[in-house]
Amino acid sequence: MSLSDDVVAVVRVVPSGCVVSYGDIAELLGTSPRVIGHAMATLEVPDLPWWRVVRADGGMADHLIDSAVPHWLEEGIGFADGRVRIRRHRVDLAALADAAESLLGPLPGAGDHQ
DNA sequence: GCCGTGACTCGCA
DNA sequence: CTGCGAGCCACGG
Repeated sequence: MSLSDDVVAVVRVVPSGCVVSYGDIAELLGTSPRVIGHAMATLEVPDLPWWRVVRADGGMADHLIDSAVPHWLEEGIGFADGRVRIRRHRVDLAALADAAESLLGPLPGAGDHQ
């Protein structure tokens, strides 16, 4: 198990038609956004809905937009000018944390205070 | 064990 | 709105 595996688990619990930012996932896992990016770039997970993970501004790496757009259309995720309307489709962070905790156990950045 | 890389983020001009 | 710079951390070589 690696942090990357946790990233996969979190991405998997993002509902269809919703998106989440790298920073959000990073916060749930108690790490930095770069780690999420590195994990996503490195891991090979065929069934991973990676297009639901976007940058904080709703944009995404240029070489991926072309592949992501069809998925956004398929899931009804609104976007314009290569950027999804993240403000509209961003999944609730608390709900995401709750779902992730069910699979991974207590998360560093989740409801567990202290 | 050090170094570079990466699908990032934020602040400032 | 755009662009630049620095911070950030895990992983492979």
